[in-house]
Amino acid sequence: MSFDSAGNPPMSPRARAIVAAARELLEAEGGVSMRRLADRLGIKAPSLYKHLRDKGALEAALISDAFLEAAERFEQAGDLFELGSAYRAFALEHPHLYRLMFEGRLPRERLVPGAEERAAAPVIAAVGGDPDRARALYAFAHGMVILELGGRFPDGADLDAAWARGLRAFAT
Amino acid sequence: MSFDSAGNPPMSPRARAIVAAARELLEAEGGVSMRRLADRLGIKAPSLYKHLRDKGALEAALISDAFLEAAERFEQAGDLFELGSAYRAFALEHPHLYRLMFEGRLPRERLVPGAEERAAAPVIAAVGGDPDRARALYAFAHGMVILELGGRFPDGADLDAAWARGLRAFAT
DNA sequence: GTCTATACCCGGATAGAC
DNA sequence: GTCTATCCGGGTATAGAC
Repeated sequence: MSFDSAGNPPMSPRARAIVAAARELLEAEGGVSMRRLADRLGIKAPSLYKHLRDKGALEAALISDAFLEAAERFEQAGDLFELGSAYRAFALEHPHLYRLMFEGRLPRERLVPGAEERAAAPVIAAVGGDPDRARALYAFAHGMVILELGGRFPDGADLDAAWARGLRAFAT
Repeated sequence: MSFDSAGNPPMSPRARAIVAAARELLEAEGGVSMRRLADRLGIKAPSLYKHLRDKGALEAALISDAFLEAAERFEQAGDLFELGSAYRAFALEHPHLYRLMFEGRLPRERLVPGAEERAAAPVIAAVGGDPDRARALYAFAHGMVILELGGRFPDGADLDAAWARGLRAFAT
């Protein structure tokens, strides 16, 4: 078998290809089922289980990858305002992936160790390590993007201005 | 039939009783299906359709009620900090209802007219009507509760302190 | 206003042949 | 590593009898 007892990496090249296809499917259609994933790969659904223990392993891989990708982008940000832009851009570019990362329970036991923490680190650093401020900033940023993705703000709302107002509030 | 073409109020007393049972089911089990709702009422699922056009009508009623209930509580708040407490308390007391209100698409066409706006009004008032600040505050509050409900903060995190830090940031 | 019966959809996952 | 055949669960909703 190409997965360990927890369904964790290292994964076989074939398993990685399946995860890549799942990512495309998620971003294109907003969801992943084992059947549709198999269709996209030109195989039958039961064959997937030779490479992935179960659907949870697939989701854990997608989420781990997403945290690491987001972390790389967040690490480029030079200050709080650039971090806010990077956060929003990541979420708007990958709305379904973002929802997979943040809605529903996070399967921490199955994630690549350290992936979640690596994405969080730039947020903590941006407020000088103050945990209360970091949590408030995190909540603000997540709230802004998830409400924007959900269409909760009025049509003409100036979200750049709301972001600026919020980031300014956490700058010091 | 006891519902109009949009599945909107006024609803028959029986329909209201069904919505009340759905609310209990949602809060108790975290979800509502027509089958389980019927079980709880001691009837069969198809009978529900004599009272509600479809499941969407049921959800719209649950969400409308929730917005009006939240609005009543928010209107009691004397200042921004009391409003924050009221917001958090409502979400923590009704986690599944809160998720129904905010995750997934909001069926605005089917809600009781003005319900969403009435819940939003105290938030806007608390920041003196400044829309940018209101949106930032809304995002912060929603982010705090949805991350708390999702278990995203570390176990020992002092969320009271994070709330205080955020609300202070939006106080002026 | 309730019932039975049913249609239709979707999902995850396994056994065992090749 | 793929297949076929299948099992299991779940869901929304309708038709038509009573």
